[in-house]
Amino acid sequence: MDTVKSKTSCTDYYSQKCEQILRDSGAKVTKPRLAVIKLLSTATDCLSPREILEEINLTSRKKSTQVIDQVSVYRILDAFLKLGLVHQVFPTGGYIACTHLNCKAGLHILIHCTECHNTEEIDIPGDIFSPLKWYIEQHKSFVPKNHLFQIDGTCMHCRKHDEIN
Amino acid sequence: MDTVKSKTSCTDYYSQKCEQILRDSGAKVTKPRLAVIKLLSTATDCLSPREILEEINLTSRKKSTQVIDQVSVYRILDAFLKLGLVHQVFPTGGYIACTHLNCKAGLHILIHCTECHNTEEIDIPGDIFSPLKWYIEQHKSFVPKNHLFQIDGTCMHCRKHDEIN
DNA sequence: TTAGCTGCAAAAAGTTTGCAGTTCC
DNA sequence: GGAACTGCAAACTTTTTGCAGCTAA
Repeated sequence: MDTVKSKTSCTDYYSQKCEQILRDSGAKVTKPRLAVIKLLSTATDCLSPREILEEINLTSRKKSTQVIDQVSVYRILDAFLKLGLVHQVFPTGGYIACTHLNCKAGLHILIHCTECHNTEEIDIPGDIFSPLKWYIEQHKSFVPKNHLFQIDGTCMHCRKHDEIN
Repeated sequence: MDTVKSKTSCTDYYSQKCEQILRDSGAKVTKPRLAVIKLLSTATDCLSPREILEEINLTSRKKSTQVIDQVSVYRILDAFLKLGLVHQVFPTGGYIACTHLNCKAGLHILIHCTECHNTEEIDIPGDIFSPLKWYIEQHKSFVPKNHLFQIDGTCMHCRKHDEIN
């Protein structure tokens, strides 16, 4: 990733990168798609299709602009998924897939507490992944595009809580 | 993992390990639960709740034993999830969570082709993960229990196919 | 201009809830 | 015996499909 200074410009960077990927692939850059990209690039958490719809339409209603349809959200996410723009996770331990902007995922890893379902995204030094990537390319002639590394366990807070009970 | 000789005894090993976790946690070991454990421990792929139901009841009908209910499958998977017995993945790139026996995940990694949705589980030498585990424990005081490492990309077969088009 | 995208309506599939009856410990 | 689990029925939510109209390139 290029060097980015502030949080605001970082968000802009993600949006523009996604827009570029859309254009390069021949897909159209429409208002609903831009709204989804904008939301995902500013979001700190991953979002369910329902949350995406509600967030976008909340903003739209405030600005009196056109709301979007739930069906479009599904279709947009499908398209983004095929382009590798987004990723899906299960932060709640349930059955609903939440979406994550993929270029934000870079060399991140999600740590997910199975007690409180708090999910945190942490940076990992790149050299930890290099051998893994190498291994997969060598042994499987498989070209890695995105990754989803999620570690489930217990966070400090919940361990303390367990000790009391 | 202990040393295991044949494929059959390996499956048995998984089943017994899961059963033990159930007992230790105070949960009851019932027939529907055992059926789910058995299925997951022999399955090569991860399975959706629907697939689990159908597989189990197919076997039950052949043997003229009691079939189980879809609702029970959901409740069993919920319970197993809370105990960390299973994991969930999105092998199809869709919205349906598929379940994976967790003790089988050990030091495996899923490689998932975004073109053909073929998912393969491969072994990775343990020493590639060690630094990662260490890093997380050190920096986050987070105790890893399970992990889900999924790498999306393009398999050799689909790359060849793309070149033709 | 037109291929691709969206919105609307409706159907299909998946998931949850409540409760009575059963099973395991 | 009692707590935990299951099955059944029904409600609820999520996801998909078809089609007509719109829009970015």
